[in-house]
Amino acid sequence: MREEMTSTEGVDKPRRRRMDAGERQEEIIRAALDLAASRGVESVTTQDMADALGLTQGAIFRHFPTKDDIWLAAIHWVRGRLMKVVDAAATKGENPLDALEKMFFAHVSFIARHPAIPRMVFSDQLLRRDTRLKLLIQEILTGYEAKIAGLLGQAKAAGLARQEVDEDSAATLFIGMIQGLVLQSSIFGGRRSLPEEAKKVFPIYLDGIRVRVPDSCHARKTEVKRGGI
Amino acid sequence: MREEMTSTEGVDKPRRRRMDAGERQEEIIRAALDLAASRGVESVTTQDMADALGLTQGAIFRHFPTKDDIWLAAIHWVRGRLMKVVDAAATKGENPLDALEKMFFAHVSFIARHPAIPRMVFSDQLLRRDTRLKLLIQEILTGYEAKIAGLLGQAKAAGLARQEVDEDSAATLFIGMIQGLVLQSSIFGGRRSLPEEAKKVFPIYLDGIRVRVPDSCHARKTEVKRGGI
DNA sequence: TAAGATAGTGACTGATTACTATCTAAAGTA
DNA sequence: TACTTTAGATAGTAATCAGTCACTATCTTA
Repeated sequence: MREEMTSTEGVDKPRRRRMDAGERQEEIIRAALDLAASRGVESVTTQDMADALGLTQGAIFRHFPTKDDIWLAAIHWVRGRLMKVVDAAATKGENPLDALEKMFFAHVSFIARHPAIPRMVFSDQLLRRDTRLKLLIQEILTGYEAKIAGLLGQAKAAGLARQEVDEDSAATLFIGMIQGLVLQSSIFGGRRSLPEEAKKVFPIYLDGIRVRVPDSCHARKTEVKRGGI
Repeated sequence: MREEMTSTEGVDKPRRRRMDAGERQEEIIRAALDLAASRGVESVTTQDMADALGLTQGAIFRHFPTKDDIWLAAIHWVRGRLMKVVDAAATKGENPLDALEKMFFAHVSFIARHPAIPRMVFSDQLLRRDTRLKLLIQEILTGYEAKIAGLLGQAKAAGLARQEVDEDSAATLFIGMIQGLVLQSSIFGGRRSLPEEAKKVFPIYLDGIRVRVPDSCHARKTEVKRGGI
């Protein structure tokens, strides 16, 4: 027996405007991402989305032919934003290795702000159901990896990264590191914050990549905040 | 219109034996894991399990009160096997760092043989639905991390790993690396094999951890197959 | 202001699925 | 062989959910 919440729900009931289809589509994507962020992708129903927007469930299907089309559009939307953030961070780097670091933390903080993203990538039920989603994510990952490998190549050319490092593998590890951190922070919930763990873990990766001169030989080349924790 | 497959199905219909409850439970767990490996956890229904065993769907619930109890039992079963494999690998290491490497590859090949495992860990719908599952996985991860951190501590004491490396972070990265690799191999399917990627990526991690002497100073301390790819 | 376009409604459908009664028959045991 | 136990069969139920469809209300435009 659920009350209809006569007055609480209709804070601005008269505002129930007809919306331009384009705007509504964006709203639906937004709602889907918000819901997925807090409850996981798979548990979000079209009814939930409709409720969040004050629509009926059927109305959702005027704007998207299929529920998976909503997720597809959502991933497209997210890709645009992520790439913008990451590219902006990379150009701020003083050198290729620094750019890589800035990219890493920009990516991590973006994901921390938009928890729906990893939930979509991790949901193999979603990816298995709709090939388009899988292909899109493959495409995103591949492009991203190429970008990282490019920076690593530059770092090697500049004498910052060791020659023996395989760019592609290092790029794979770069992304894998992020995915692993995300997964763990999602499993441990509040007990492990993504940005904090990222801060502790990245230096180890960096030390695996870069040219480094040990104490036993001569003075350190670049003193990169050490023993911070 | 699905045919009843009159004769094909009943290859050994008279053999329809009543089974000991204990055995049947194990069979169900096995079937659940097999199905999850090939089709993803969430899409496995109790009907699927029953079909795989030649039972009716209702019969499943004589052995487990709830579907999630099946997953719980499955994770328990998997934990036992994984820990055995990993511990055995670790004791074969000549030194702590070598043990770490052997653990890594043992873990990776175990997962490659049992693809259901990452699917369960990654399924946040599953973990969100049943707290017991989440807690169990947290417990497994925590224990595993402690084991790795311990080995890293020994490696430091033995002068094999750098003193500045934070054991806990390095352990987090160790596990994160595996999770990231698994995820990518699941997204890229056949195009990227887990063990192959693992082989390429681990050396980078190792170089982030261990004491290393550059060419410019004196001869390499330990030549660990370099430039293999 | 009349007409056409379309965002949104409301009620429905069909498929799926975890779980549950009630009955049947196969095993162990006296 | 009679009796008890219990694995499994049969046949449900209630809930959930994506997608449909005929209709209504609102907006735009001629």
